[in-house]
Amino acid sequence: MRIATWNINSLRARMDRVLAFLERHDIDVLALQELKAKPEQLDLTRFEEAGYEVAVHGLNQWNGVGLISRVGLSDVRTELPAVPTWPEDETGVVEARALGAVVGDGLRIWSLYVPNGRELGHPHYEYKLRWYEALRAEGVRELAAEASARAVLVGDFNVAPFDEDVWDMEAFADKTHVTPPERAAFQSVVDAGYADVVRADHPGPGVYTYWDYQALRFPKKEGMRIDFVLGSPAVQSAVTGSFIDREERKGKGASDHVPVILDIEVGP
DNA sequence: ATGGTGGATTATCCA
Repeated sequence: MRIATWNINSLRARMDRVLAFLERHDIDVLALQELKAKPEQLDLTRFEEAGYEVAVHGLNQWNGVGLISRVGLSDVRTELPAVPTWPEDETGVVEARALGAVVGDGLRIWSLYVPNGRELGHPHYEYKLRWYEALRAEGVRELAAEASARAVLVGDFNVAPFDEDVWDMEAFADKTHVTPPERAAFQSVVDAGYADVVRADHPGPGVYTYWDYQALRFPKKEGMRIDFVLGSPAVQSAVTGSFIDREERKGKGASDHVPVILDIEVGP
């Protein structure tokens, strides 16, 4: 089974790219982030015509996550995280940043769009850390559900876990994505039992999944590795390959993120 | 130190 994750930065703006990507790489399951659309704004029939089932969880012009699968899509869940956007938010809105489902032969996949954090000291920075705690707790629950649970947490984690995951640490002084609390939050998910199952085959430095639109970051090879596939122990032992598709950052109409692809041996 | 780009919504907000 071939799964992929991609922060698409507007699904409406990149429908053609997504459909071409599914076909070119023979993708079974695709997790999307930053749909930037309400579900009712999306024309999902094009996926169905290509043989895929679709689930989306969208809310506003910034968030939204989706799962596209041609190997089944059941037990869809949207309740993570059960944390308000930020403490002073009176609306009580919970942003649409996580969508879980069971695909293939009992694999639980979560498409995740971790809050950006905005700036140090901003309420969204604390929100990001609280969100990570909710994610860690959910990850633990997944593993406890069954001793041999196969689960993947995929998406835009908005943290560069190691110094080599950004082009220049000096450029990130007093910036989000690299601070010790954010890295500890990411590591807490890893410590819960979820390993980065792509890094071993694609070690850094210089291996990135995101390049800012501004300042010619892509041609200057100044990127960040912030999109990951984290697999439970049962998944870790079933991985047969992985790939980061840098080609998708090229050309007109590219997202600022590229897809990360993982092959898993289907269980007995 | 600022602005640079891109997307959604419509003169800003967010990444």
